[in-house]
Amino acid sequence: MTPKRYLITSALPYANGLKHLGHLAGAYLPADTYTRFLRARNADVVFVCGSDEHGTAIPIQAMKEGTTSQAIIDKYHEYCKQNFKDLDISFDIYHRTSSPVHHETSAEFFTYLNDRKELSVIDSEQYYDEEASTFLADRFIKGTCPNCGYENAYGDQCERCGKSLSPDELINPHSTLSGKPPVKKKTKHWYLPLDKHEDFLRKWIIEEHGEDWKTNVLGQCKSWIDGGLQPRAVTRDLDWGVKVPLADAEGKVLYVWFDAPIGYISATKQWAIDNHKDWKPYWTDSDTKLVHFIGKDNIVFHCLIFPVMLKLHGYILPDNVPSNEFMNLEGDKMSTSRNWKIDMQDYIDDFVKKDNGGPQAVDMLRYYLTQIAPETKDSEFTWKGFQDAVNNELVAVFGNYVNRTFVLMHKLCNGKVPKLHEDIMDDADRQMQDAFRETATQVSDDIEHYRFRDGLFKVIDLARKGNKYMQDKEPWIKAKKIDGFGNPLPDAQKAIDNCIHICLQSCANLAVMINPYLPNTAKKLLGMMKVVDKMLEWTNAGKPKLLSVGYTLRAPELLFRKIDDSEVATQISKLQKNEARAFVEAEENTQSGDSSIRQSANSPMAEGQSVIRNPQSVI
RNA sequence: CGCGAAGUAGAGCAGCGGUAGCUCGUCGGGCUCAUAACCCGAAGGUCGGGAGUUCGAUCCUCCCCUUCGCAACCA
Repeated sequence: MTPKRYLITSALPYANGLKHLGHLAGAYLPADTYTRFLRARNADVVFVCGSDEHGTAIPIQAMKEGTTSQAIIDKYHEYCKQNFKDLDISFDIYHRTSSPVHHETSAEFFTYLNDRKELSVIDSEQYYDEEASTFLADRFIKGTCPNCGYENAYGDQCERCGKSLSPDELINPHSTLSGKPPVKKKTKHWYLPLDKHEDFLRKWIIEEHGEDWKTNVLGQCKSWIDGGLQPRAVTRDLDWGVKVPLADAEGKVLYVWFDAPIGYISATKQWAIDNHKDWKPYWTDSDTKLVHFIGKDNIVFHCLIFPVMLKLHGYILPDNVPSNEFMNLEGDKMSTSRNWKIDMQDYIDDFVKKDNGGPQAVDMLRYYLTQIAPETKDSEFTWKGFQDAVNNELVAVFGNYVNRTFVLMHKLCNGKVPKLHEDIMDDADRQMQDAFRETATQVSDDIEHYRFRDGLFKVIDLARKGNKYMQDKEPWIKAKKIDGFGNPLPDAQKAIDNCIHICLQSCANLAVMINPYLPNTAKKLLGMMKVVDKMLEWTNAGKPKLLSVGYTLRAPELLFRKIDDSEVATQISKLQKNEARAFVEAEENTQSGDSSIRQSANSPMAEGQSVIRNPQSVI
């Protein structure tokens, strides 16, 4: 049963800073490849994303940069949007959660659940900072650990002894905002009773998706469910976010984890408005295949919490949640605070916007990131690895194969697609043609099952086979068998024709199959072959006769450039400098006593599971 | 502590019951159309450790060790 339409989402990036290559490789690039593949098959597909702009981390970032929350989200929304565009992540819409459509959609969602008594209301006492006039999240309260006596324990956990705490247990608690002791104040919050939906989740995940979801995703879900699910607060006392749409909820907003995934829905709505379409089938029709691409930290939100919300509202559930593990960098974890990372912006500045960069540089990055994508376990980005992948695979195998094919075609076949003489075809010729078809089938299967790395490898492997085929055929040797006038003997020319014909057809196939991964390379190949975009449709993958005999092709253009040793050295020293600078800044901050900026991001795209594991701390 | 994922040639990964495989790197040779690219060949692994099940285990079971995640910032 083929889905009627697809809805593809990538985790909403949190608009409090620049996003790095780990983010790109985890949730955006695979989703883009998948979407491009679907589009090439003429599927009805919408690919949505947008900035996640609520939560306490936004005002905190604003304080840090000495500006307003609005200025922060405007700034980082634009950065993210442009970065994705520069790297050819082809969202149908890149929306934002501060938009009116999103506020309306989230409020409606809340109201819908609340009217149907799917939410519970619980009164609780929570710590309040009178000076800052705000309720304090656990992380904003520090005090002495009752267990080990450590003086700088956080409200949810002591970092020294590792014990989980609630703010009530802390001795001498104080607010990290004002430094004053907080006071207890009564407050009321709405909760999503996840515990009531345990059976549904168990059945849906374990029974219906026990086979097709990735093991790391299933393992996480199972661990959560078996551990017992707890009600989870969906509102917060904060003035930044979607206002709780009730009369008696002054000063309360929807908790960011609740509103952010709804961002997928509001983005779809906005896309529908812009394109004169109906958004509803994409979220309500069971013929729609919904796929969430995320990083592993987001599994709980997209596999447990959001599905419960969707079910309660009568929307469809995700068919799959292909979550990636994390990508390390040069032997260490990527870290924003230590500035050990490569931002998309960095790559764009240093490679894409350089003279020898452009679309080609985009594809070089897309290639390496797909090749090292942390699909089953954490992986590692190294500049040397990037250089090796580009120089030894893209340039040496793929680029060189295309180039030598085109050069020989111009030298030995007058710049035209030669005829295929079927009477002298041999096993090698037929095997090469079979390879197109087999590769196309395998790559389809890999992409459909989210095995992007494997699929890409198989495309490159087709070029590898092409190189070998050509090497075995040695058309340049055959061209030396000449008659008295300096022309190749007829039999030799026929053999040359067949070889070049098949190599050219394989190049056309390579263009079709590399297209979801490296769209710019595919486009360049189209230009060299003087064919229209329509050739890239996936139905052409594996076909032996994509180029017409006698058609004149352009001169070859190099598809990729090599990465020089000096570029690797430059990037590595840049990383080290950035880290050293961050270290110095951290020292200065510590000395001025300004450690309060080290706060947790409350985004569902960033938040961990402490809240749900310790619900008593907010009740 | 617990739960989840992972540990296979120098590096990165496949295989998951029947003589250890791929890519890159290294070494040797060949070719010369091609971005000093391409092709062939070789070296390199007691498949984290131990016990068990089995005619037979990298693959199944149990125990242990290590790494990562859940669990500051962080995807």
